[in-house]
Amino acid sequence: MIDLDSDRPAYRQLAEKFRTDIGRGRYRPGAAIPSEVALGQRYDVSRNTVRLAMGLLRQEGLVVTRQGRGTFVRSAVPVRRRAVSAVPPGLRTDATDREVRADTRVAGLLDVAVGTPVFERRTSSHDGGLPQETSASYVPLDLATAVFQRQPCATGTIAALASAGVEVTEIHELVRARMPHPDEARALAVPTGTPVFTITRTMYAGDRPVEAAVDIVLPADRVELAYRAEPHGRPPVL
Amino acid sequence: MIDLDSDRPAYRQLAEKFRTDIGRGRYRPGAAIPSEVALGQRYDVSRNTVRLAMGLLRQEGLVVTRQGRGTFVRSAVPVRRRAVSAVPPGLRTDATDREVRADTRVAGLLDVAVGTPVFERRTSSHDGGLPQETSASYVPLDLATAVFQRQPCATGTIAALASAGVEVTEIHELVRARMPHPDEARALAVPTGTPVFTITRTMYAGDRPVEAAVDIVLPADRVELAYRAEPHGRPPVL
DNA sequence: CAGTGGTCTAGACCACGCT
DNA sequence: GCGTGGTCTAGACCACTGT
Repeated sequence: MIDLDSDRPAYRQLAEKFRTDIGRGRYRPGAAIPSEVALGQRYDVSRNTVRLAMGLLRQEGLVVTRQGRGTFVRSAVPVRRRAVSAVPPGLRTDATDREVRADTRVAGLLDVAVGTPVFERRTSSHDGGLPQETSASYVPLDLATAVFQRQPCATGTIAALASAGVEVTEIHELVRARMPHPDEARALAVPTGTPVFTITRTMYAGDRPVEAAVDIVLPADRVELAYRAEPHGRPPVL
Repeated sequence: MIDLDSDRPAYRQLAEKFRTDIGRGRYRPGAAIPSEVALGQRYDVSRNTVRLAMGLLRQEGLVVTRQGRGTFVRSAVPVRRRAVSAVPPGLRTDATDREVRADTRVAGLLDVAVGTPVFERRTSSHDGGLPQETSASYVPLDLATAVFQRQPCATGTIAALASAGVEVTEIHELVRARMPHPDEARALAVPTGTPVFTITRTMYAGDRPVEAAVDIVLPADRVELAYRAEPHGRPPVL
């Protein structure tokens, strides 16, 4: 089954075999894949070669490995859709607030000088077991007391600002995706081979930026981002 | 420098060292990292252990390896921002059109029966050298001739529909991120450790879906997605 | 040609999870 | 205890890139 003299390396052939087997439902989500030793014997390759193959599949997010247990086809995880300015239902959020000085990025977004005191709120949200989102948001000092009495979600911020007489008129979101840093992978409990979204959100009241949320980080295997636009609306700033 | 008796594996210690070195600018983007053999001698570990470390950094998107040349800190790539309903400037696009029968996903999006004939346009866009986007979009047959005379980008579709008397009133985009399949990685020229965005875009004329674009795939190291919303606008369908 | 990363072997011991 | 994946070694040959 595996041709060591082929142009294609043995470990890629093996990975390809399992890729198609998984794709065709030969191995169901959650199912165990034979052990590395067993596969090495079955296909007459060394265990390290099997490990290279499994490493590929892990990178692609197809399988997860658990020490002492085995290798398993990745199970589907419930996906939560997230929309700008919509309340994420059923999330519990922890927040820590403090006063900091704006770094270049925050200063740029809030349109203040670098070093200006601003309020920072760091949050992490989880849905029962699984973490869903971490973020750091910043608001100018004069709006801080109003905003931070409320729960830290987008609509919470909007409502809080409204009750302080500030009407949010526009929200910009800038979406990126990348592989998580090791500590993010731990904090968000994302398996190997899972990217994260990072979002930078800026809320405006007229021309004034009133909240900048940077480093909103979401696990891409559990979140979809839903956006809606009108074709003749003002496009976001490019 | 590397403690083989530590709780943390040698290859992770080595990866951590280069992670911080790169982060601190000790190695500039594009700079070469010492060869695997050299690192093995320098830190008194086997070459395989060095390779494990480099494999981690590659997964995280920090370095790229080039056979016969060496290992290099990943260079920054120019980032293009993409906005819904905005023209991507400077892109060249190849398209192939054909008539197909709607599969379940397309049928669901276009609100027609499975098997209904629809027009398909597959496109791939590139910016000079680098590929930027692949997609497959579908329109009902009666709108096909109008749409497909135009260039295959979002505004092109909108303009084409407008000239056929169909006014697009709403656009939904659903954004996901994941690791690319091997063939996508090749087609989009994404290095190991780079995720891709996938977008499902649906255009509506009133309540009628008039275009469904599935499998819009973009390399996440070269694209940012910019969205704009109004806090009291109708939220996207969740 | 020499030097690089890519592939592969055949072992070894460890940490973990289950029974 | 036993089987699993996790780590690590010390070699080998290959494919590719440069001079």
